[in-house]
Amino acid sequence: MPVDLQLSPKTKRAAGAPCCEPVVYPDVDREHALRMAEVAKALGDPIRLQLVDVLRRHAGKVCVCELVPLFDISQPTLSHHLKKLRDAGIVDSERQGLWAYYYVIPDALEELSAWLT
Amino acid sequence: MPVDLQLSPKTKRAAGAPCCEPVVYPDVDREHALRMAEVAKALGDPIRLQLVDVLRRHAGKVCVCELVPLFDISQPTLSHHLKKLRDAGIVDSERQGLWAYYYVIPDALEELSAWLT
DNA sequence: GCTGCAGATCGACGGGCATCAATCTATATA
DNA sequence: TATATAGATTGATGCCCGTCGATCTGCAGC
Repeated sequence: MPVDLQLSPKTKRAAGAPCCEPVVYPDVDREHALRMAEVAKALGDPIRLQLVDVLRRHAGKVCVCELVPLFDISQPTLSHHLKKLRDAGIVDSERQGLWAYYYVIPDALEELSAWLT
Repeated sequence: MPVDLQLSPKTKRAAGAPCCEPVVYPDVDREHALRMAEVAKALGDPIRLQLVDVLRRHAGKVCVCELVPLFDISQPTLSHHLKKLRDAGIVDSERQGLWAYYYVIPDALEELSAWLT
């Protein structure tokens, strides 16, 4: 780094330096940050992350009745997690008679994935 | 998908089918899910996400005094967010006299990034 | 030693989250 | 029409989160 970190605070401030490094700025604007943080937040629960994992690796749409026995939580709680994922725009569902089929929306994770890479 | 979704519930159950599809299971075990969810949760706030963005694109270590003016939050709140990121194992810090320099831990985001891809 | 500064910690407040049992809604079977 | 079932919704509970002002902790300069 160009600026000598050994200089004392007073000396650097007297020299016109803001404090330490030249200038730093965020590349991701607030809107993108909000959107990606929303997705990350939805994935910030181990059960929801595993849910997305199951749905992603399963090509088609998966019935809720198959998801319930996979996790050690009640059916209302699972329904709550699925709603969280739906609200975040990660998954969507389809009714088929009594059953509900969930699937991951294509490219829903792409923005976050691209930023992380 | 192999199973006909048009079959009635009773018919399918009578045929021995659990309900809809063969069998579905999670590929990510609970431990990996816990770890990745912890990272995702830490990124689940727009300010923290932008913080990581700044630190990541800045090769060296960035002084806190440069981060404060970038966001419209108080200094204690910023310090709180940095602690959250540190607790999640995403960033680390280094003291240099009065200043604290933060940086992203190499490969801290790799597991989540790889899973998302 | 005293003063000033950068950054971390504390305490409080308002709001959101994960979870459950109980209930409701809509569909299928009889 | 009446009954049974899958899944969503509701209400309650206990906990965590983001935010702030105030305070504390070290380091630097005098």
